Amino acid sequence: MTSVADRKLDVIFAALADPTRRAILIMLLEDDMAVTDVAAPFDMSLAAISKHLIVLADAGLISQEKRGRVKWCKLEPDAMRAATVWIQGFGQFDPLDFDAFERFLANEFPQVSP
Amino acid sequence: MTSVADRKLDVIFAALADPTRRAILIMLLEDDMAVTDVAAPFDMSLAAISKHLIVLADAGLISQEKRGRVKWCKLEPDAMRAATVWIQGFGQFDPLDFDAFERFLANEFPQVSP
DNA sequence: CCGATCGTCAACCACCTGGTTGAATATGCT
DNA sequence: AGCATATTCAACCAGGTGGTTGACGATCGG
Repeated sequence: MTSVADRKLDVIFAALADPTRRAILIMLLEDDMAVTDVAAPFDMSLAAISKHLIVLADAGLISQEKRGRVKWCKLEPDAMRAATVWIQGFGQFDPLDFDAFERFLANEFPQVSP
Repeated sequence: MTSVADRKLDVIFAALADPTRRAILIMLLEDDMAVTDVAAPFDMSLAAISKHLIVLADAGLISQEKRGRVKWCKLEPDAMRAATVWIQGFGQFDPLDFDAFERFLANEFPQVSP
């Protein structure tokens, strides 16, 4: 009884549930990148980053196109839209309320000061 | 050097990456529910649902309050708001508060920030 | 007090995840 | 051709996840 959309959301949310992968997505906001360049800032093997990129591609969050030796990674925002649509189905809050987010962090972790 | 916001998003997205847990959240939109009632529609043991509810509570997506024998589960939309804000930070939907977004990115992944 | 109900705990299982290393493949450069 | 670069593959490992079952403690109703 689990729908196709369900399974798609599974992999999208699972892909987003890792800080390394979220950081990669943020990096790709800037521009398309080769795998090696994606891996550069991380204290982690290239193979590990390669696997993270496959997870992101399987979720549809990025696409990968090989040109010559270099595999270029490109952000694909449509997949994220599916997640947003699901979350907004709750419809109980303003879609982009940064103040609310700040309050959320402050209330949740009052002991942590930057 | 993963930030607090990072780890919070980890558990929120991981909690959302399961169809049973997303279904539970949708059920809780309607009203607060006891654990047994949450479990009723699922073809799964009560213990399994109990564990799912703990995952949701650890993510802050629900709260649980025990009154007598019955443990009541209540939706907590603030945690979901954090996920929404992160996703919409990609700016494909609404105009952004760029100042807040930069602060958010710096907090999200300090070591790759410019 | 007794028996039913609510929910968790503990042990166990199969499978998945995120990481490593070293070898392999494919392409580009000179 | 020969070497360097880009990326993946394969095997492995530790720990996490999602499920089960059975026993257990707590609480309610009669």
